[in-house]
Amino acid sequence: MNSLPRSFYARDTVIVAKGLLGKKIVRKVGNQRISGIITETEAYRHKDDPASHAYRRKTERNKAMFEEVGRAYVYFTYGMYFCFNVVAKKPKAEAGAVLIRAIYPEKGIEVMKKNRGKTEEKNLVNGPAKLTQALNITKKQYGTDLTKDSNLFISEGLELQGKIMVAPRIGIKTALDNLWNFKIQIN
DNA sequence: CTTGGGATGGTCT
DNA sequence: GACCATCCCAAGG
Repeated sequence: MNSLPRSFYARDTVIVAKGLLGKKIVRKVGNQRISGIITETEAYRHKDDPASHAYRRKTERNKAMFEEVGRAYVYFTYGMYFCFNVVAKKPKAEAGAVLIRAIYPEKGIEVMKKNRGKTEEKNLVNGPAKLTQALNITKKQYGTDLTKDSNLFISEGLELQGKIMVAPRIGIKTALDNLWNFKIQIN
């Protein structure tokens, strides 16, 4: 399965957030292969988006959001969790990224359970920090090029069927009128 | 099923 | 020193 090209990510962050729904995340650790279909995303932009990490300025933490599209922006939060984003922005924008909030597990479900330390399938990868645990994504993956077939990349997945559900982004207090949380239902 | 509080530490002011 | 783009568990309906 081919990885998505760089040009896929060189569009407005909100468009890419919707576009990533149904795409496939592939993760290889040792000889294990884990994959899942993206089912929930959020767009975070730049100066027009007070909720974004990139709102104020480029820092050591958020610098990936200002750099090459199609790479991973991973951040550490709440003292114990990582969240996984894909850098995406139109060429004229300075910064932007799409937070991957949930996936539908496909391959390597047993490995995911082991990585999570939980076995309940319903709660395996239905949250941004849950899926990074399941896929063993940490700060080590900061800046990983997701357009190259490596240990972590994104490829074509499913044809979308059904509607994209739209909502305010989760866990933020500002810019609640930007409906930049996108979700699909699988089965 | 829903709700509330605790865990836990990097990052920014 | 406050704030988190979160998760989990225990308690209540």
